[in-house]
Amino acid sequence: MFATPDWTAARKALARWYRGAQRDLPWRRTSEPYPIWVSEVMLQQTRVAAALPYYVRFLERFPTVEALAEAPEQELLSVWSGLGYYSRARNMQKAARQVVALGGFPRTFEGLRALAGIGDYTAAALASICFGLPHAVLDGNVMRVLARLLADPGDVTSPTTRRRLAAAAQEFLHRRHPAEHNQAIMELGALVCLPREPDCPRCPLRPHCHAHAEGRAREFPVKLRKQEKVEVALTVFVVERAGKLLLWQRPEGGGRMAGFWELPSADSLPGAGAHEVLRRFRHTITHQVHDVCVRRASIARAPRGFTWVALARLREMPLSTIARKALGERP
DNA sequence: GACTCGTGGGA
DNA sequence: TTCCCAAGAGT
Repeated sequence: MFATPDWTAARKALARWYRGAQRDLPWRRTSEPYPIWVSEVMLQQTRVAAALPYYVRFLERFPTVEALAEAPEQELLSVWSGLGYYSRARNMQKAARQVVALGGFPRTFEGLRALAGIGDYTAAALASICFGLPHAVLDGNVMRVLARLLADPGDVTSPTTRRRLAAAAQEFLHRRHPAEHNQAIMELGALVCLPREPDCPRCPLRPHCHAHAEGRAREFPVKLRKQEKVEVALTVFVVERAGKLLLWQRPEGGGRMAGFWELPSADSLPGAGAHEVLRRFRHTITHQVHDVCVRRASIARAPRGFTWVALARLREMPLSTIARKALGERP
């Protein structure tokens, strides 16, 4: 269907490039499963720059898989607070308990894949980076690099295209150096084969790239799906009394941002006497754009479901980012 | 297969 | 400002 690249020459060029160009990142200074796992989960749909400070703090607070397994959930969530995709944190604790019960990390792809929150990508990443097993990763970077290399016109959000690219990734994999190869192709996607502006002149795979040969690198990968945004107006109240703030906690069982603390909203606290507007801001969660208005308010007594929380304790609680912004904190 | 889940940064 | 997106996984 498409011209097949010279995989042997391409993987050699990629390896040479990676040896000179790779960034010095903390999780690249070890091959221990625990810290690598933490980094892989944090980096899911998250940029390196955003994850870095969280990574350092997380490992200080939970230096071992045992420490994570035993951590109080509120403490775990408060460390993760601000990073997003909070089910990642809850799944990590589930997985940590699975690992402790097993007596250590599984050393096979299938074993890793069976842990909570570990899908095909993370299982392949851990299997290759920690244990040298020949499993190719397929993430957004790899899909972009391969879609361009092959000038694959398929929609990368479709499973059919993903299967085809996964097969290509496995064929491309350097079977004797899977750890370096997997990180190299992702690093290429992150530093050179960029989504909007591919830096083809600096790309070691340029001689092998079908899309570049046709002058169409920026036309790949093809993505069809786009979701519509919905506007949501939200008024939240800052109700303060004697150094305490009125908050409510989302149910811990599940759902979006389970266990997180929120400010009262105009809907949930109808009896409040609303005063001046403290600030306004916009905050997007997935496809919902919240137009948030923050007002000071007062109330006779805390209604059912609300809790007075000492301001000094806020720092150690998982506060939603909307609440943080509403209080004027840096998210 | 389609949807949902967060957030911050860059073009 | 708005849009797209970044080392995905679960339902």
